Amino acid sequence: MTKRVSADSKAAGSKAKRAADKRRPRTKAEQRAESLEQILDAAEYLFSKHGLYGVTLRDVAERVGIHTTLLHYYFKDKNNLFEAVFARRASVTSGRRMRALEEYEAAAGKRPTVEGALHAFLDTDLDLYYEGGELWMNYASFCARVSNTPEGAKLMDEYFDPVVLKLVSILKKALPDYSDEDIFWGYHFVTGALMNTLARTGRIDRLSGGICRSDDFPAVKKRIAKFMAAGFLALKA
Amino acid sequence: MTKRVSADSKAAGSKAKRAADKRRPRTKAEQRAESLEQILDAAEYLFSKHGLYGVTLRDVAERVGIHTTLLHYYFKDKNNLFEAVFARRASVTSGRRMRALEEYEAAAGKRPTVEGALHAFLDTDLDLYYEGGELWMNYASFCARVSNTPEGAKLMDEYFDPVVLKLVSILKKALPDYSDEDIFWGYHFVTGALMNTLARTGRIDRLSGGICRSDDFPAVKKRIAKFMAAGFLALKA
DNA sequence: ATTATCTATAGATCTATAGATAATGC
DNA sequence: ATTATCTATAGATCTATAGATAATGC
Repeated sequence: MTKRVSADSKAAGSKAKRAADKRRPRTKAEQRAESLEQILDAAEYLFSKHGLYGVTLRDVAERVGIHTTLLHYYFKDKNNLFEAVFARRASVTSGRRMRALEEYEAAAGKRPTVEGALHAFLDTDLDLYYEGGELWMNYASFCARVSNTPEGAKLMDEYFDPVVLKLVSILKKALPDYSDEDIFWGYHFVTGALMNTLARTGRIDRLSGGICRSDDFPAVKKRIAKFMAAGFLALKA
Repeated sequence: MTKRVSADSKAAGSKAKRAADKRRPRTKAEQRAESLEQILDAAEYLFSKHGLYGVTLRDVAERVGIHTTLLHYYFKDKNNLFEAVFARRASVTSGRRMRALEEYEAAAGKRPTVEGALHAFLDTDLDLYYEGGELWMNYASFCARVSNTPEGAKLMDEYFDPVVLKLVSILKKALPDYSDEDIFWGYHFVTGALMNTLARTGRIDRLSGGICRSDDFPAVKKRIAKFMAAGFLALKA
């Protein structure tokens, strides 16, 4: 009886949409792809709000308008579904950031700046979520939530280490007299600020009396790289 | 069958300790206080690792070495226990930081600095956890985990708004020509970095190849206020 | 007498599997 | 013929309550 209050609505609308879809014939490949996507979208949303253990397979199934057993058919079990949600968009964000960093590195030559590297790393990501619409925003929250759990952090290792280490390597070039320790702690602060943004808990909205909005990623983008770059530079001073 | 693998051990040791305790007679008040504390400690640890839904009352009871029903006797239900865990230490950290901020404000007079305010706010907290030992460190992780969930953020509002708004008011004095928006976003970055520290997921350890350690709060304390203060100052430049 | 702790158990879910049915594919 | 979806159900937990027992308190 501690469980959350029923599944977040939308199930009804989704069911209707599904019925409509059924009228036009689809190939099996289409059907499969659609189901996979709908399941992942629903799971992504629910996991982002309530975490792995706060969501039941029934919640997901209801939201999509299908039977629980179909989740097993497509994803074997709950953990597998969870990881599939994580993996689906991870390579997209990872790849985009990696490319942005490489391009910046090439353009900057021997003198990259901290702020330049951070712009490539952070802005690229913020844009992706913000311009990607609701679903990408859900993924952002999902990642933030995953990132500050012990098991979740290992998923981050697995999928995001290469991009982060790329960023670190450019930061080292920009700050040749810095210790690795300073660089890594600086990154730790950066990622904390980023994750707090992606989480969109609504806290900053209430705290600021509405002056700031959790989902105003452009406002964050305008400030975060500059802010963090100055932080890095201050570590040596 | 998705549930985590049994309760994290320690139950055995705890049970033994409890049996030993029983030999020396205790007053009812002592007994009650001890049970309450043991339950809160166990719940705090487990919630910090797995979140509200990732912990069962049975997990908690087993860890303490008592029967599940006793949890209901003392705490009514699971949500109540969760909030009790949050509340127990919240006023301590909140009060300490409030006092530190007020002292700093008084000492600084008309010219407070961003770095001074942040030292009062951040260092006080980091010290409390680090010097408080394992239990306080568990609470730190617990808070970090709570903070980036939608429901959890509301607990943060309830217990921590006054301290945060105090900090904000000093920051405004230190940065009289800044917009509220800049100040609040700056705070948003600061708290993100702090929460990422409190979470102690081990990610920075693995990422840095052991150069940084998640539980090295002194290393964070040495850097975070200076880093963040420079960030604030850069927002206007 | 009052409070702390345990026993027994109701009732509700939850995950996962086996096997049936309905739709597409050659 | 193959793949997508549903029906039926097993087996395991989980939360919460009612009521019994054991320990302290006056």
